[in-house]
Amino acid sequence: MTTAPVTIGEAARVTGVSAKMIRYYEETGLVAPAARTPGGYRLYGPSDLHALRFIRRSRDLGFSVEDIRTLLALWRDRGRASAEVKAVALEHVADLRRRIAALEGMTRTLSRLAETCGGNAHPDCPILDDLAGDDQPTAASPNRGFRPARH
Amino acid sequence: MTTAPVTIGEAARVTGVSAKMIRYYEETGLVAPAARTPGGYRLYGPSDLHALRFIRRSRDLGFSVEDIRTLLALWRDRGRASAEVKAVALEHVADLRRRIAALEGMTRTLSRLAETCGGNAHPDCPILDDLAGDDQPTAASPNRGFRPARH
DNA sequence: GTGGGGCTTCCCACGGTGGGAAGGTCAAGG
DNA sequence: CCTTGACCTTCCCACCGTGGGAAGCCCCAC
Repeated sequence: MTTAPVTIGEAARVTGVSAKMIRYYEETGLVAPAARTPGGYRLYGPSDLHALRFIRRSRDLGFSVEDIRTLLALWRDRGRASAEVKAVALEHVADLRRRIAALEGMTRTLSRLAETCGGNAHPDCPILDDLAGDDQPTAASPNRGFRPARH
Repeated sequence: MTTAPVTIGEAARVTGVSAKMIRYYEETGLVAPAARTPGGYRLYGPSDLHALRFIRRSRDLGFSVEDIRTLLALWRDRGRASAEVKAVALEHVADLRRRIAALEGMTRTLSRLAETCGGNAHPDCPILDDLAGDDQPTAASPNRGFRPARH
């Protein structure tokens, strides 16, 4: 039984990539345009599903779509050197560590502020005063420009 | 010398919030509409600059604009209870910790993969195979839905 | 042949941020 | 007083990755 091609909804179900995003990836050239039924429905064979799973997994690991473009190229290139792949991965690891450090800086500053805040009914919480404070850079400042997503 | 009001460019310079963003914050009601010169230029007095610094500082600490809306309301409310402020801060700390955990999961998985990759000229790097692998969830999977920003 | 679920394309939104065009304002210098 | 050039105004567009929804077509079962 050579697994028959499936439509986009089924592909979404089995790969965990939403139909919307599958179309988006096609539109932006991350995946090749899917085959179509005479009626215009997109069809996905096993290797397409494989690629979609690859993408989802990479997104899970925090790779940007651009990163994935690189990884996919390496994946498809049979003669690829593992060194290149490793480099991409390690660079991403470094990037992740930078982000973690940034978040930890924020956490530290904020926890410290919260500790000094009574947490009672009086309006004397120093958090606000610190936030309003005149521009003395603190632990979090080196991370300017970083914005976390999906609060 | 009662510090005279400044125009938006100067305000941007001294607060570290870009002119674009200052206008955006005004538009979205995060800050009150600025006073204007007869010619229509926005003017910012000391307390406006204070508020802008408050916002920038909060952004640095990873607060969303919505969070800041809350914090600003608490700040302006003289009778605010410090407990509320503390609660907002602590919730944000918890959120930051969740994000850190997510990123650490990715880092762990990816480092492990990179370790097992020769990093030589041969096309046998297991990273790609793992990425392509058939959908076994790994350490990073619990964090689905999280996307880091500004890679 | 009809109903309803799936598919198609298209546009809009989000959060924050930047870029840039077309035009008005302001202050300094001649 | 007038020109120059820096600054300001509003307005629209873009990014990324994702979801929502409308209008309309397709496919299958009954």
